[in-house]
This record gives sequence, C-alpha cells and structure tokens, in this order.
Amino acid sequence: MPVTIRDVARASGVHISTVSRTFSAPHLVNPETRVRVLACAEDLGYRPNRAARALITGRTHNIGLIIADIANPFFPPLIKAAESQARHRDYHVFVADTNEDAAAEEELVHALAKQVDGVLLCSPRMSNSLIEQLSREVPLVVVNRQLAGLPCVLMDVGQGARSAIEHLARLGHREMALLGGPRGSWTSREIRRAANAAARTAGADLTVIGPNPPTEAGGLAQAEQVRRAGVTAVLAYNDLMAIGLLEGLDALGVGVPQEISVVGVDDISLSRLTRPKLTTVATPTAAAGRTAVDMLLQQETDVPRTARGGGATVAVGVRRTTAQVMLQTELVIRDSTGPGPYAGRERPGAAAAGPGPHRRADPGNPIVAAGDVVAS
Amino acid sequence: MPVTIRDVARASGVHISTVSRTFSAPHLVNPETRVRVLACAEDLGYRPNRAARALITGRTHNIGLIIADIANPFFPPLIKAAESQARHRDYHVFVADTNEDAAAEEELVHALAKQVDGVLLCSPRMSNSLIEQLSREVPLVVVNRQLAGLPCVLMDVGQGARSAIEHLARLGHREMALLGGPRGSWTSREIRRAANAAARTAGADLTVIGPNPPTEAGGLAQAEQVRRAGVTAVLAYNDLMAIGLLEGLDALGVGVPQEISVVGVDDISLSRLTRPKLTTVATPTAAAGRTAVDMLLQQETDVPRTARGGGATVAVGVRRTTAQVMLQTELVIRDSTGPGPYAGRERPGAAAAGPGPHRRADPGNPIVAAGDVVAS
DNA sequence: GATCTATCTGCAAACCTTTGCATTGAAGTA
DNA sequence: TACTTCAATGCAAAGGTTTGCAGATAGATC
Repeated sequence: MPVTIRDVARASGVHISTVSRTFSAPHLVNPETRVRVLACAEDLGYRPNRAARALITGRTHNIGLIIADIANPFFPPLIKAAESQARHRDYHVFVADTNEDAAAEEELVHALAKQVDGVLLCSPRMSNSLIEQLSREVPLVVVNRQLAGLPCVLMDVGQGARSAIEHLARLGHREMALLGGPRGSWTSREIRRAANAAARTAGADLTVIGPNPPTEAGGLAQAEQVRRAGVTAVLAYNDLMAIGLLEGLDALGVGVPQEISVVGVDDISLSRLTRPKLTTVATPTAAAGRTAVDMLLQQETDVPRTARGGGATVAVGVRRTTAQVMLQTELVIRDSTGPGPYAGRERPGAAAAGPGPHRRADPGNPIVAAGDVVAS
Repeated sequence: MPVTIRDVARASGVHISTVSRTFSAPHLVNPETRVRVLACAEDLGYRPNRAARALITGRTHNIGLIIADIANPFFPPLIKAAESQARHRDYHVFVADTNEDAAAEEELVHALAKQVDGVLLCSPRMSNSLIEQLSREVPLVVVNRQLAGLPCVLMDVGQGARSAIEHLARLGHREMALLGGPRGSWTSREIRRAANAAARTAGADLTVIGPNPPTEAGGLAQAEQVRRAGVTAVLAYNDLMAIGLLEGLDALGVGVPQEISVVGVDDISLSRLTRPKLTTVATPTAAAGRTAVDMLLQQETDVPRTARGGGATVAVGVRRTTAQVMLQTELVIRDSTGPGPYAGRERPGAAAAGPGPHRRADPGNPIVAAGDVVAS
C-alpha cells in the first residue's frame, strides 16, 4: 500500500537511484527526467521514507526536546522558539514530557536517541553522571543545568535572585523566606545559593522552606508555613509557586503586599494576570530555546556523523568545543512587593518601590563563556 | 562508534539473529545463551535501533500528537493523559505544535507519517478534505472535530454551551454575547450553533463577536466591543479568552459579575485563580487524551500493517470500523456569573445562583456512538 | 540402534533509501 | 579520426534489524 521509491522508478521508467537523486541531488539529473519523475511521484503520492533515509545518511533532521513538565507555562515559549528556529534550519522538533520524573527522562532519551539528531534536555532532574553517560549515546544540549564538558544554555537566575533580594531589602524587609524548588534542580540550587549570599550581604535573615514541587499546588501548600515563619517577604522558586502562595495567603486573609511581599521567577504570562500582579524575575525562555537549537545544530556540523565511514575507530581525546551560554535575567517590579517594616529606616536610600528596572523585550544577546574541552 | 547487533553477536559468539531473538522473542533462545548475550549487550551498551526495527516490522511504537497551541493550558492535561496511556501500552508520544497554522499541520503530519504508527490530530485547523487525504497516509484519530469515516474524539461542547446559556437565562440575563473562537474550529461552530439555539429557546438575544484568536489577547481585545454591545452576559469560546475579557473589563472599570457576567469553556486550572473565579464549562480533556490513544492503538491491532506481505494489493472497500466518541461536559458555576437585570422577574423559578451543578472528577465514561464505515 | 521430536541456532532475504563507482553516449579538442 | 571531458544514468553495496526456513543437536520412544 505505501508507495516507495521503487514504484516511482517503475512508473517513470528510470532506476531507483535516479529517483533518489531527483529528490536529494536534483542538479545531478537531467531536467527532462526530473520533471517526469516528479510528476510520477506527485501522481502516486510518493514521499521519501525518512526512517529509511536516516538509516543510511545518519541524519534524521529531527530534534528531540525533553521537558520536565509541559503544564508549566514556563516552557511553551521555549518550545515554540525552538520549533521556529528548527523549522528555519529544516528540522522538526519532537517534544516529550517527563512529569518531573528522572527515570522517565532516561527512558525518553533512549527512545529518542536513534530517531533524532540530537536532544535538548530542559531542566533535567536526573544525575549529572547519567546525563554525561547519555551524552555518549546522542548529542545533547542541556538547558537550565551546568555540566562541565557539555554544551549548556543557562539563565542567570543567580543574578535574578540577587536582584530580588536586594529589591526586597531596599523596600525595608529583613525577615525573608525562600520557597525552594524541586530536588535535583540546578536552578533551585543556584537561586538558593545566590539568595543566601545576597541576604547575608543585605543584613537580612533568609529562611529556606522546601524542597517543594514547582507547581501552584506546591506554593499553595506552604502558605500556612510561610505565615508561621513570621517573614514579611518571600522569594519563590518560580511564578507558579508564587501564584499558589498568593492564593494561599489570600485564603488565610494575609494581605499582599501589605503584610507579605511575594516575588516569583520566570515572568510567565500569567503573572501579569494575578491580583496583585506579580513582581518576578524575567527569564529569557525564548532566547534559550533558540540558542539551544543553534548549539545543537552547530555541534552537528562540527562533528559529522560517520555514516559510511565504518572502518577506523575515532581516536580518543578528540578536541571538541563545547560552549556554555549564560543568558541574562531581569527583575520586573509589579504589585506584589511593597514597603516592609524597616522602610525608610536605618538604610539610607531605601525608598518605597520607585520606578525600578523594566523588562526588556527578550534580551537575546547572551553573555557567552566558551571553552575548549577534551572529550573522553 | 554506535554499537550494533553485530557487535553483540561477535562478542557473544552467536549469530545476529540469535541476538535479535534475545530481545524480541526471548522464549526462542536457550536461557544460557540468553544471559550471555544480555551480558554482552549490557557490557557494550547496546540498544536496538528503533528506526531499523521499524523499517522491517512496520511498527515504530511511537505516536504523534499534533496540537494547535501548546501555550494553551487546555492541552497539557490532554497531552499528559495521552502520554501516560501510551506508556502503559509501551508506546512513546511525540508532541508537535502548529501555532494554529493549517499549513504547519499538514507539514507535520507528513514529517511524522513514517516515524510513528499513528497521529492524534487535536483541534485541527485544516480542511476536512485535507484531513481525509492525510488519513490515507497514516492512521489518524481526530480530537475536537467531527469527520465522517474517521475515528473522532469529541467533547459535547454543544451541551455545554446550552447549559451555560440556560444558566445565564435563569439568572435573569436577556442580552448576551458570544465571543467566537478561531476560524476553522469545529468546536467554535458547535458552540455557536448550540448557543444560538439555546438563546432562542430562552427568549434571549445573542450577539456573536468574532471570530477571534483563542487566546487571552483575543479576549482582551474585545472588551471594549463587549461593553458597547450593551449585553449583560458573555459566553466565551474558551477560558483563555474569558480571562482576557475579565482583564479587559476590569481595565474599563466594568464590574464582573455585577454589570456583566462571564462564562468560559474548558475549566483550565487557571480559571480557579482569577478574581472573580470563572464560571465555565468543564471539558474532559484527560479522558479525551486517553480515549484517543486507545482508539488509535485499537485501530492498529484491527488493521495490522502488511510488513512482509508485499504481493497482493489490498482489496478496495475493506470494511473498517470507525468509532466516534462523545465525551460529556459539565457547567461549573463559580463567581463570574451573577443575577441579571431580569432576575426574579417574569420567568418563574429564576432565582439567583443557587447551589448549581458541580464538577465531577473527570467523567471519563463516554457516550459512544460507533458505526461501520466503508473505507475508500 | 533407528527414528522421531523438540529445541535451539544459523542463513539469507527483506525493509527503503543513499551513494561511490562504472558505464554510456554525446560533445569538444587536437 | 582518435582522443579527452563531461553529463546522465545504472549498478550494487550498505545501513541495522526481523523472520521464514532449514540445519543441527540432543533427548525420547520403540
């Protein structure tokens, strides 16, 4: 039933290799023949079998995109940017969701390995060593996690957390809490590290609550805990949790930002819709998606697959350049943060929320830190 | 570099066919041999090449899932349900997003065709005839669109729209508006049809505004228009638009539900977070995802691929059973609807929002309408 | 001891392409 | 005319796997 290259060859009276070339190397075939073949192909509804083609060329023109949780609105912009970038380069993106499950991640990488030319691993939850091991099976680009020797796209959440804490300190907050993210998240560790340091510098106390599932429910569940902690400001691992917290505090009758200020991370579109509107650290998700695709495809052209090669084994210690890209974040001040108990006191220059920094439209220009790494 | 079945065969001193059987038909190989082969495979890190396997078996154990817009929170529950159901059946799901673009849809079906065993087409925007044509290339299950001769999973949005209009009429509204969805959407047409009929029955006027992009921005953009229409109640094509409208009305200083009542469709999780909380028609998205996967896999076992068969062409007029499943929807009354200008007047029994129907946890039990269809 | 069975394994074709090399024929050059 | 050059096409191997068939070995039966 499915029409193959052979059918087209028979119909147009040429050899299958000519049909093949009509599609993959048109300049090698006589224009007259070409039109005839194309007509027959069109007639029969022939489409080259990509799997068979991949088997011999070693190129599928597909990219795998593994995501911790599609339901998290943080990811769609990244996905869409990756898809659009890939499309421009004549690639397709297949997305898969792991439900924040490390085992599912590994499973998916294996499943994708031979069906794609590379995999974008977003916010992985598995261990570094496993990632390294998998990277030997299929080209990998890691997003939101730093790994020596592997190409990574990072967002400077550390800087973001620092800005957030400084913003809160300037507003006169001293007792703060950090609503931590999920276990195994590099981003969560970065935020905690930076927030701790910034709090110390600002002379503020920071209570860490967590780890928590990075969802609205995760934030909601800790509202009581937050109130009991006696803090006047909270930085949440992401907007979803911040929004859940907003809800929880509202249910408890706690005023935001009158009694407690809340800051999120990500600047998902939803954060503009809550009441109060959420102050948050904007992360350049779209730029991350684009960059990740570029890095993957770059890697592909650097190290062409040995499709036909066969014979010689690749020498150990091949020099491979792996870049690590760090994208900038930015604090967006909205309505969920307000003056704290120490506003205007002691710390000169600590005014109420002034006309703070503003969100630039998708920064896009990375601070690049590239390095040569000797592959194993 | 990539280790193949041949390497394992060499290492364990057996023929490649034995290695193959060790994985795909273990009972046919001597236990001793099996453990030896498995040990070697483990040692070398061998994983069967799924593409090559698919080439000969005709089965990829992959399912394609084409989605109009991943950023729409309506879809993630459907995606996750489909993934989980597929996983139970030892299948993987690859998701692709089309940005509501009909051309991208077609393109993606072609790209996926030979790499998956079937495609789930969710809320397609392309024409019926094109869908039918594509269904000859790869098994298709259509979600959110009714097509004779193809397996479909539908949600009874007509019934939902009717309930919504009746609810509004009972509350004493007479002048209503419908915020239409995107062009090419079956769901949008269904809602309009049912809403019109229900409004007529209830003696209410219904102004249709649209078509609109099914996004928050789409709803926001029509807020002014809604106010000018002089209506006291609005039914929106989906929650996203309803939420945008809520925002827009708020900006215009129009009270919801005091001045205008708003109803959405979908019951996305966000609709519980807005202020006021959104009254909406809950659609069984998770059940739809599960059902669609089941129907696709059912179809697969009904019509096994002629992997080796070759010779005989399939007879024209093969009898194929295609089921159409209709899933129930349910009105969830929250805070965005309230009494209208005619509350308590004229229509007996029209009280203020009473303890209305409540959301059941994922109905899941479909009303099935199956039929035999003669395939072309 | 001969025959039969069951169990295990090997052989080779098949799936659908791509591609290096060989072949053909025509056009261009000396 | 004899030669080279070039464009267009065919040939056949290769890619990694599955699977029908046949061969081999061992044990069971008479």
